[in-house]
Amino acid sequence: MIRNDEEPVGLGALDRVTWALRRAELAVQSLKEQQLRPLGMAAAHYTLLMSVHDESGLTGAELARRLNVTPQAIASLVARLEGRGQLERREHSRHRHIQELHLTDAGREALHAADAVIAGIERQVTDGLGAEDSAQLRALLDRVVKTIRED
Amino acid sequence: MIRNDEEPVGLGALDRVTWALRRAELAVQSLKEQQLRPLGMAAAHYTLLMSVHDESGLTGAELARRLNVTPQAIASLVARLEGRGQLERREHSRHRHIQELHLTDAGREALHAADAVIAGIERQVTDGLGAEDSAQLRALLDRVVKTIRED
DNA sequence: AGGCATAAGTCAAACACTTGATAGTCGTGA
DNA sequence: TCACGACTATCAAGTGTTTGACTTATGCCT
Repeated sequence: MIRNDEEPVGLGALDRVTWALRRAELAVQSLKEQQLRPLGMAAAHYTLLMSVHDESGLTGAELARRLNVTPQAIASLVARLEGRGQLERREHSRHRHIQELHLTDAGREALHAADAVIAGIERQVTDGLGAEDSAQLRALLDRVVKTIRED
Repeated sequence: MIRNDEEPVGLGALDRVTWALRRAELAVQSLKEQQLRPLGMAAAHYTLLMSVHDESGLTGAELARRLNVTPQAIASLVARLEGRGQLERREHSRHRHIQELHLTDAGREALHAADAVIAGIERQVTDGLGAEDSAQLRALLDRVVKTIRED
C-alpha cells in the first residue's frame, strides 16, 4: 500500500531489468559491430549469412520473418551481398518467381572469418561468467522471450 | 585435409548466449514500441526524456555517449521533442554555445504517461520470472556489461 | 597575448529500414 | 476450367541514423 505508485517516474527507473537487458545487448552489439568492421561486414550481414548457412534455400520472405524485419530490408541486404558474390539467388524448382538463397564459396569463407570474431566475443562473455552462469543466463533470457510472447 | 577444424560455423551458432540476448532484447523492445505507439511516443523518445529527467541539464553530446548513438541522432530527437514543447534548451552559464536540456511540465507529464506503460511491461517480465530470478537476471546482465567493457 | 588542442553543435550526403501499394505465381475449390 | 485467395517479390516515398567535414567556443600552455 505504501508503494510509490504516486511517483513512478524517477525512482529506480534505471534499475529495471529491461534497462539492464538493453544496456547489455547494446554493449555486445557495439563490440560485434566494431570488431566486424575491419572485415568489411556489418552485423546484419553476418546474421543474414549465418541464417542462410543454417538453412540453405530460404526465401527472402521467410528470412524476413525470422529476423523480425520487413522483406524489403532483406531484399536490400541480399542485393548488396549478391553484388559481392557472397550470396546467390536461384529459382525455386516449383514456384518460378520465388528465389532460394544459397551461400557461395566466397560467402562461406567470409562467414567463416566473421564467425571467428563472433565466437571470440561469445567466448569472452562465457569465460567471464563461467559455464554454469552462462547456461543460467541463456535459460533466463529464453524465459523472458516466452513471457513476452505468450501475453 | 583440414577441412574445417572444429567446424566453428554452423554448429550451435544459434544457441549462443549473445543470440539469446539479442532475441530477448528484440522481443522486449518490440513490445515497448508497440504499446508506446498509441501515446504518440517512440521508445527512443521515452529513453531520452527519462535520461534527461534522471539528470537534468545534460548536454546533447553527453546524452549521445550515454545512449550509444551519434550527436546528430540526439539533435534530431531533441528538435522534435522541443517542437512538441516537452523539452527545452537553455544556454549553459559558462559555455555559451553549449545547450543544457531540461524537461518542461508537458514533458514530465508525457514521460509520466509513457512510464506507466513501460512499468507495466517491466512488471509483466518480473512477474513471469519471479522476484528472485529477476534479480539474478539483472545481476548477470550487469556482469555481461562489465565483462565487455573491461576488455 | 598568441596558438593549439579539446569539445559541442550543425550541415550535407549516404545508408538502412518502414509503410503502403502493385504485380506475378501457385494451389484450391466451385 | 477458371476465378479466388494466399504468398512472394518489388517499387516508391518517408523517416531515422551514421559518416565525414566544418564552424564556433573554451581552456591550457609557452
